[in-house]
Amino acid sequence: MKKTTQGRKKIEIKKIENLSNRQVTFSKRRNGLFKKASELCILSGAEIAIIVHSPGKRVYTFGHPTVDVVVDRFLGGDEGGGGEARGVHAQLGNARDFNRQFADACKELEAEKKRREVIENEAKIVGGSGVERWWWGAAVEEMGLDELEEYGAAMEELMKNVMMRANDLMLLKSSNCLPAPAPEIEAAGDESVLIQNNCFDFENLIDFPNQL
Amino acid sequence: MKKTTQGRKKIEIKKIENLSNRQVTFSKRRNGLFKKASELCILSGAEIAIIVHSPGKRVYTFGHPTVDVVVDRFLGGDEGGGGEARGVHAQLGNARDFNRQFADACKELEAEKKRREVIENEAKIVGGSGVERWWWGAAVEEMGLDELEEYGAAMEELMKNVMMRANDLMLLKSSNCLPAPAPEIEAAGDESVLIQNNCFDFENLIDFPNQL
DNA sequence: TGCGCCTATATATAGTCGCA
DNA sequence: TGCGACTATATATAGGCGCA
Repeated sequence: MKKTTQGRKKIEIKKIENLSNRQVTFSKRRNGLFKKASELCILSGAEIAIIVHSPGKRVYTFGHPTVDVVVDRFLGGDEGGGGEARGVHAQLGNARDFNRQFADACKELEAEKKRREVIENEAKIVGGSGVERWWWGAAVEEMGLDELEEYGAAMEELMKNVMMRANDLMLLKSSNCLPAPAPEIEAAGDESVLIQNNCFDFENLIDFPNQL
Repeated sequence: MKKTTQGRKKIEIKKIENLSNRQVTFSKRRNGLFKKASELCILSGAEIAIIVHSPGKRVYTFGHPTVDVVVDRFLGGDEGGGGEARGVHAQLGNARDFNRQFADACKELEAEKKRREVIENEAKIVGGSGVERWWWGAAVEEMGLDELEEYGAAMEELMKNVMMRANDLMLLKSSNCLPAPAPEIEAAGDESVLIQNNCFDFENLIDFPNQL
């Protein structure tokens, strides 16, 4: 044989139609991903948990120190993790988003201060018509649950728009990678990595949800 | 300038002692990992959930379709206490804990909020040049990344306030644990979550170079 | 067939530098 | 200071091939 191998070739980040290739790629990349996660884990000392549901029904998990520990912590339970959850670590089901914000609070704070100053300086005058309170930091403190609910709902809507817009820009920026769906995965600790499942169910693999 | 950069250098897969480097590496690799995960996800159509607790206090999560979905499935439906581990309501149900964390870590934010209140009193209405266009009706679609960034930051700020207010109210009534549905603070809905995931940190996402 | 090995690229990224 | 950009490598991996 000669040089039949032309080496790695570029592929589009789109769902691989060929089942066989898809399986191989999945396997290879999964391993690669786990390895990287493992490295990240070791290098930074982060705690990571990964749960992968193959298109079939196989479940692959990785965790450092343990999937359960990380997940529990994420869910708000701090057991097993050891150490006071005091603070940002404890997670509530959907707290991930808030948590992120929470974590970014410091930075946000600065930004906020800036904004406030700006407002203080340049927004001395009142528009007059309908605006009676700052849209942000509006009189939230004076609202009742009802008002808050309404407020929150509207905010949710707006946030959604903002996110979508951001996503669009994001895609524009890197139309090459990160097509749309979720980026994710991380593997876990080196020796700590727990491979609970190493078998791939090729039978079921066939019916991939064509969500991508 | 010459070749000051000798390019990538090999590093040992050991915990990086230097805090700064560690953070940078963490960030970089995290992104890389997410990208790879994204690709794997797209290529194979697998469902993945990742939870990362950084050495610091942050929590990064990724999920396709959603972290909750994958985790729940992993847990065999539900867990984390009483099942509903996701959703705002459940979260508010644990308002006490959440509030504790929040209040604890957001002292500064509290202070800021206070200051803002003061300003609020001084100038009830915001006039100014570009302020009103910031409220929800804002033309998000027409914003650039810069504007979006500001907007997003403000949004988060507001959300925090709402959250805190909600928690406070919940606590006040906690004696009876009123089922009062708090504001749908969950700014990032399911799809939104996806988007967030794709975009990583909002701030990071948003402040892109002016290449766009 | 599924897997592991091999090779020639496609990517990821460790250091550095410059900017907000 | 932290972040994003840049560059020169270190890695990851798409195909191929051979073995079980």
